[in-house]
Amino acid sequence: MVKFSKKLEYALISLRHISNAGAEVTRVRDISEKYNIPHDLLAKILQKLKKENILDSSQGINGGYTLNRKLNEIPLSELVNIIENSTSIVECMHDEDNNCMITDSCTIKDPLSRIQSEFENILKTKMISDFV
Amino acid sequence: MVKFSKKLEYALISLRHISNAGAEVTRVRDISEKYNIPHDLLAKILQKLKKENILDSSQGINGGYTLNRKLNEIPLSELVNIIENSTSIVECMHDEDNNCMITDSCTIKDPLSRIQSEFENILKTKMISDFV
DNA sequence: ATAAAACCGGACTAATATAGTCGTATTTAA
DNA sequence: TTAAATACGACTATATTAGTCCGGTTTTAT
Repeated sequence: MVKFSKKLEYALISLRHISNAGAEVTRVRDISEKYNIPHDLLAKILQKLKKENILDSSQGINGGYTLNRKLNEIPLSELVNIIENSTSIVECMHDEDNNCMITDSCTIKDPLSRIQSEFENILKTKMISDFV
Repeated sequence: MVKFSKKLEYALISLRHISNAGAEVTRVRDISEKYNIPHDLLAKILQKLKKENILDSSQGINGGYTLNRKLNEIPLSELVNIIENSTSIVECMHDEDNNCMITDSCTIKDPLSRIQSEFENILKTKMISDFV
């Protein structure tokens, strides 16, 4: 019904860890070993966060990640959008020709979508710093 | 992230249909055929709603369902609880011995759970009649 | 040069959750 | 007594999520 994915958890854990490390770079392996998170999966998550400029990275033998933005300036909604596949809260009921099955007026989808909006607004008001 | 199941959609569609039928009993087949919903699946949903006293039923050849409660007195949260499997928004990170992996204090789970509560509060304020 | 790190993409498998099916029992009007 | 309905549990199928594996390239301190 409403559930965050493991990936989002991993992202939050990582952001906290990297934030606590301050100027010191954090390797994927550091986080992966400490919290028992699969290395390859985590690596992809951090690469995404880098690409979206939430993290900074340096390559090479002493490379790793540092924070690029303040956690109290990143709304949870942003992280969710980066990490999770967005799907609409409810699909319309279609027949074979893609026509809505509820002939008169669809009074179901709109109100449910409005719930989705309300939920997304909650996520916008929460900053990552509230969680880590 | 936040998504209603098909079952919930089917339940809302059915409640609307049955509500519109008034005192006349509605068979599973009526709804199943009209909206192209799998009969057996729908049957189980309506059985659950019967068990929870949202619907009334009569068996036998002229049997079917009628409404047992007013739709404006049933919060969406109640329907969700009946239909969907409740799962916590986020599981704790455990090691093999079921100890929390985040040693100091878990600052992640609680705030995420609070989001869940806020969401559930939204669902409590919406009545089924708002959707059908 | 080498080793260890990020970086990249895609294909694959495994696990879990959701959706849907099947068989059979019970009820009841005609 | 039959046909059509609800009732119910076990099962299969599909979709989504989680995680793995491969086969690299690029970067950089030592």
